[in-house]
Amino acid sequence: MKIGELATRTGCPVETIRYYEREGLLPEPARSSGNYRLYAEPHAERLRFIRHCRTLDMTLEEIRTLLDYHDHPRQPCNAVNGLIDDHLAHVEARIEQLQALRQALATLRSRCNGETDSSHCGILQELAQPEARELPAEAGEPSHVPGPHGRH
Amino acid sequence: MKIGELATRTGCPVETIRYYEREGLLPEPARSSGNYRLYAEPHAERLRFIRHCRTLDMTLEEIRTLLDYHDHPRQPCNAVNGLIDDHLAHVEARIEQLQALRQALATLRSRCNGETDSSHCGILQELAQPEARELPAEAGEPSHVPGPHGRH
DNA sequence: GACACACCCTGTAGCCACTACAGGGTCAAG
DNA sequence: CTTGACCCTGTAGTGGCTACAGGGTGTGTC
Repeated sequence: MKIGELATRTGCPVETIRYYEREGLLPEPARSSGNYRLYAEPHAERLRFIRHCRTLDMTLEEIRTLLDYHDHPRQPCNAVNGLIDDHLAHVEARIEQLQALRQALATLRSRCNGETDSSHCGILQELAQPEARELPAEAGEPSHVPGPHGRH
Repeated sequence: MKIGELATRTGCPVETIRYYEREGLLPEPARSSGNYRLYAEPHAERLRFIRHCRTLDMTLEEIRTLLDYHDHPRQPCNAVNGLIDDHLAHVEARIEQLQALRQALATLRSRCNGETDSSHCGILQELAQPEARELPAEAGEPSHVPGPHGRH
């Protein structure tokens, strides 16, 4: 199958498939006489694996690690579990951060009813403050889970 | 004050201050005879405003809009409230997504106790599936709030 | 055979909000 | 006169794509 069919069958854009190949997540497929990529079922399975991991917001680096375990089955797979646990911890940390953020935004929002003119707007005034202790300053290791503006 | 002092007083890295200037969020400051940037208190206030907005995970574009209202007070400030409301909605949407994600990861995690060898690992097996309806496929407009790997 | 059109190819640049250099200049203290 | 802390500009890298530009391939229709 050509790349377009693989794309529709997996729901993954063509450009992204080529990107995964460049990144070494997908092996280079065979080529037709006209230099078209030719995929078989194992490629589709591997791509589904990758996309599934991506819907779980894993990084390509994490996925690379999982694919490595998948490709070289050996020893007990404790490391797989560890990777999932770590990722879960990141997601949970990010949820807590965003909940604090939501609270801070709700408080901020309550500062103004929208009727005053913007030189007296309580929101703008509060934003000009040196940043209260609304948010706990994100201590410790970084969460590696994006904030509110991802996935366009 | 020079850029280093502004940086320590606001907790914003020097490089980032220069970046905000390039982006037009901070005005170009005066220069010393040796071509050093020289800041005064209004610059510090404006930078605090920006950083405060960033801790609330607003985009620079959103901040630009707020600064514009701040710089040109006029009409009722409904648009400020609207911007905050929209941003709040994005954060809430992202929280819900991440909670679904957490559930999916927890389910995935339960597939394996780490004792089997990785060719029989239930996690790897599940990831190779065509992606179940664990996650509701992210319908509607994109949330613009990053996933679990931001803020390094 | 000529053309249209859908699909494919490579390579490069852009997105966001920084971060990290490289390669140099300035300035005060010792 | 040298050290060292600070400053300058400019460029490239991060992640995970996305979007071209500029071309080639393959199929169907006239």
